[in-house]
Amino acid sequence: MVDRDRIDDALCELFRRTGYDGASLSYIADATGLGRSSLYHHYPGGKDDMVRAALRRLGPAVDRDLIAPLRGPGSVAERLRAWVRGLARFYAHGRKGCLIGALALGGGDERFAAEIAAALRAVIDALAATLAEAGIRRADARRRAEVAIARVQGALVVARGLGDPAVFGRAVRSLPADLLVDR
Amino acid sequence: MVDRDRIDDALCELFRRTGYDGASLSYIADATGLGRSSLYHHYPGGKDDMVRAALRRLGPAVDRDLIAPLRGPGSVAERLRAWVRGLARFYAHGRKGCLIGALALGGGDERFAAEIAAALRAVIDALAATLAEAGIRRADARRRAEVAIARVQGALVVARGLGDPAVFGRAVRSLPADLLVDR
DNA sequence: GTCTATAACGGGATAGAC
DNA sequence: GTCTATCCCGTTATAGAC
Repeated sequence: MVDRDRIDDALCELFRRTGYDGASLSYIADATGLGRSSLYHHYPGGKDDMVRAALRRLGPAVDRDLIAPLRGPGSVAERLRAWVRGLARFYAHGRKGCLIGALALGGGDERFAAEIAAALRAVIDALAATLAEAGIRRADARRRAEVAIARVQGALVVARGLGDPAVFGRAVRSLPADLLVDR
Repeated sequence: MVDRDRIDDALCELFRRTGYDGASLSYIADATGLGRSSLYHHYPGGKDDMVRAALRRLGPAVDRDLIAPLRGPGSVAERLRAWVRGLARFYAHGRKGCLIGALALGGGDERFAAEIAAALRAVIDALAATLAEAGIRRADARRRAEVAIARVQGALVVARGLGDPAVFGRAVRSLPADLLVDR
């Protein structure tokens, strides 16, 4: 009996690294240790199902690392610092990519558009709500949150592009202060 | 006689939208209006050559929109504002993607790693040099520039992911002020 | 330079035995 | 649940006539 979670973990790793188009069934078979038939036994819908399984599998980690810290106890500033630690954990300090980002840029078709938008909105909304608690007006909080998420996504792009994961840490470390700065 | 520049333009459009893996030769043939044989006549190295042609073709636009404004006359603040206008032009206000970003995230292989890193470094360096002119210490200027480019790249990711190009404008508008803020 | 045709390969997906 | 074998298709790439 196979361990679905471990397979889904492998799928996450792979898709985060290669995106949708970059992950051929050969790579998937290698990464999971499963043969083609086994893959289609577990994921009857094919690659599409595998991506959706990866998205589902990441859900709890997203909640734990990217959402929950924003709601935790403590001051807003403390929560933002905890959130940055969650980011570092989720993205392995810039060494792991973002599945949402990879799917958003990869391939022109709209297969996962709804999931992508929902995931982005979830974290933007959570961050905006936290900023609103600090007395920032709703519209401004939303805008700041949007820009912060862009910064995170872009940090991953630049880190990958330069082959230097440290870019990620430098880009997110000052997020708490930047998000709360007076204007 | 064909107009290479127009073909290269079409390649830029396509690769910026779909990345490397997402652009099949069928799409490329459609986008350029050329048949397979003609494509291989003009780009003997195949898709690889086409991407390199697209990168080359974007060079002047990069210089004009993303580099030159930083060196132009005027105060640093004025130049940064001109740079943001260049960004809006180059990325069509968030409606066009970034070829560098698409190549950085798309596919696991390292085919264009050198070109990607060089392109990112060029714009980061130019921006850092401008910030240094404003009296910001070299290391800090470099860090700010890196984060700013991440913000631009991420804005494109989020804009695409949310299906809302306006994200881009909101993310880059405040860059001049944010880059020069005292710390 | 472009056309038609096709080779050569890898992709996703399935069948059926075990 | 997994294996071997295979199918079918789209893909990249080439050949050769025009």
